[in-house]
Amino acid sequence: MAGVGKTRYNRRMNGSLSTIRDELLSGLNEPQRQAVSHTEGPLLILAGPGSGKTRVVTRRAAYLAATVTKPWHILAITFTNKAASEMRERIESLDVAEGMTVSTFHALCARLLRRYHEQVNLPRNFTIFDQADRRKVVKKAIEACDLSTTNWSPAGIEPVISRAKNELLRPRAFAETAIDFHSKTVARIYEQYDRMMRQMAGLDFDDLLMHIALLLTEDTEVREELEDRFRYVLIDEYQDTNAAQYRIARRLADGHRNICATGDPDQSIYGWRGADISNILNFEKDYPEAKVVRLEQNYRSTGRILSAAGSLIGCNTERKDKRLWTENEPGPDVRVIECESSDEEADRIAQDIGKQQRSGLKLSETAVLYRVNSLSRSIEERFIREGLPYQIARGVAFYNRKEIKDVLAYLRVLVNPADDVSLTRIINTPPRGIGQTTVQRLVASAEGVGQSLHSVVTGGGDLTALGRSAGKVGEFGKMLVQLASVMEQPVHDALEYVVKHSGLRALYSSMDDGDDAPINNINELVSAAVEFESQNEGATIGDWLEHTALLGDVDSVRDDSGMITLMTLHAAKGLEFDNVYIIGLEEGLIPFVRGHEDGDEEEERRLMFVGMTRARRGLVLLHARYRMMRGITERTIRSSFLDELPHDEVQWSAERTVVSPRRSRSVDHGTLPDDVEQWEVGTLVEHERYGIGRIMSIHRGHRRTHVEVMFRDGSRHRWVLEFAALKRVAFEDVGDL
DNA sequence: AATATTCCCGTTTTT
DNA sequence: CGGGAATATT
Repeated sequence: MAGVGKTRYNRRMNGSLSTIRDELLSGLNEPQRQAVSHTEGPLLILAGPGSGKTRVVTRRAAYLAATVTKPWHILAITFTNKAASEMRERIESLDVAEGMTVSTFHALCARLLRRYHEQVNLPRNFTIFDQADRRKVVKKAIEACDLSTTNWSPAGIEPVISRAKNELLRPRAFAETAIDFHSKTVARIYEQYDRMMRQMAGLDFDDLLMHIALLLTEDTEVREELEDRFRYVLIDEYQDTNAAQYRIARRLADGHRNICATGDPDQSIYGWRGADISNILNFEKDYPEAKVVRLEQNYRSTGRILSAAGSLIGCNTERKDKRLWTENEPGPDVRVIECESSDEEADRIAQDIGKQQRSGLKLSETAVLYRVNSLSRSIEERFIREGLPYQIARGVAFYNRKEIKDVLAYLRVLVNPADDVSLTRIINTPPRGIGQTTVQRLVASAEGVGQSLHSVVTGGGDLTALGRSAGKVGEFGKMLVQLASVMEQPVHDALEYVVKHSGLRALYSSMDDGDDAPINNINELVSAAVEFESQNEGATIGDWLEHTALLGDVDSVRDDSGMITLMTLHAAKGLEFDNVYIIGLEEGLIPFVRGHEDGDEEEERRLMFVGMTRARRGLVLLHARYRMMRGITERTIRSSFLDELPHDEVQWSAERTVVSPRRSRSVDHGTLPDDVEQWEVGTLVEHERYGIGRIMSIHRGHRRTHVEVMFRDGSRHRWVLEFAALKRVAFEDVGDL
């Protein structure tokens, strides 16, 4: 929560009100001005990319605070923490509205649930379970229902439960909607999952939203309290709200109707996770008295970038027509580059950056965007080789590392002893001789008495049934009790103490000292805690855990880093760069399709639109003729989206460049047998270990050939042919089969 | 109980 | 291809 500091507000109030007003309205175009000066009643700001939305929103917040209300009555909700802190900074720099609440939906809900935990029947010290934790609990729930986790895969059930929660269906309500066998079974699992999560005082991301949405619906007292606290509500990126978020927004504004939604239907890219574009399309139906402002002048991009992006998005059929325009210069052509492979793609980008660097390109103003994270690999390799500094938007990945999760699991158990998932994780980490049979017995005994594992381990109860492990479990319990003594200390001290006395420091210090050695990451974690404390005075361990749980990938990108930024198209929403490279413009990738059913092509087009409009001056789109996906190199088809660009404003380059000379590829080639063309399904081969076998399938890629061989003993093996120790044998050499 | 090995799976985007 | 889980080994 943003601290309510001593306001510069008062000082500013000395200036006359009309002066402040004039200042806040200065330098704005007409629609922007209208949006800023609209105070009472619903307001919809339809803001195209680069149309100065953030500027309008921050000015308007300041305007509200200066004219009709106090900053603490203003609530602004964003999608990422990064957007929230940027907005907070920009508002505060206007010197008028310090003390506003600026938060993400999830962080806001978490905070409210701490306050209203009793109303939703939760302990105050609940902890937030990330997707991995949730996966584990879902799996346990499936097992507890006596179902096989192969027939009912956790990965398959999880999204169903998630969707139910987004639709605000508690287990019972969901069960009522279940009519067929499959959904009835899922309902049972959901119910079981819910029971287990409650027992562990755990909330998943969807719970945060669902509980607040339902609380606001069902508890009039709470709703009125919040309506009075938050008299002006602003929801950013409204086109990406899901049903739960929509409900929250509506309920918060029920009384006063001072709701301002900003967004752009053309940038709705989260349909797959339940976002409902009709929330923004129906805003005027929900609030018939709403004022609607359209921001269509673009201040960000060159004319050519804008017309290319506009031409693309114009191909969407389900769309409110909207025309973006700019007074900016046309700028250089948008470029499309055809490459041979992902390596060449990376090569071209590196070359291009190198060339432009000489004419003053700033690395921190350069981004490489892609549809799926796995595409970053070849770019990274290339940048490392070239010594080009880069950062990847992957904040979450850090917190997913084993050693980090281990440390956090200790803290989580201290904050919330009921958290069996975390306790199971740490009970034998570092190894202390408590194996899985012992853990199973502990679980059974905990279930027997309806207690948490923690209370069984620390309760001083009878552990003799565990045999020789009893002592070790007892010691572990004592250690937990001892660690709990640090709870009141500053977060980083507590953290250091826990790392040391849990034995994790010793465990990880002994490991190899590479660049990302576990111990370095742990140290980095401590630094992160120090930084968090410096920004949030008096923060508790619980606060910090909440913060880490709600971090997103984008939150890790720094603006002033002097590094190229690599990230997914999704993560790039809301950001801008001088130069943008988008890679992998190939059918199946952009637009993305998985399996056989078609994806949502219009949403894919919007995603591409978002990516293109991130660029201010330079936009380069690349595709490779061959690309390796999950181990197999395949011929690609270039994206149909490229055909939707205006031909005369795009520079097409199909020239083949020689891959740069110092990169000899012969090393990775392996030794290809001369007659490899003659190897085919049915060819007999010999392997020194498995003997004689027959090729069952062969897959010829661009520079790798994959074979699957079945041997006489019935075993089947797959190899990359170039690296496999296979010899071709003639039929007559084999003898009798 | 700890470690080494194989196998098998899924293949998007994220708060 | 790559990670995690099941399985084999010591």
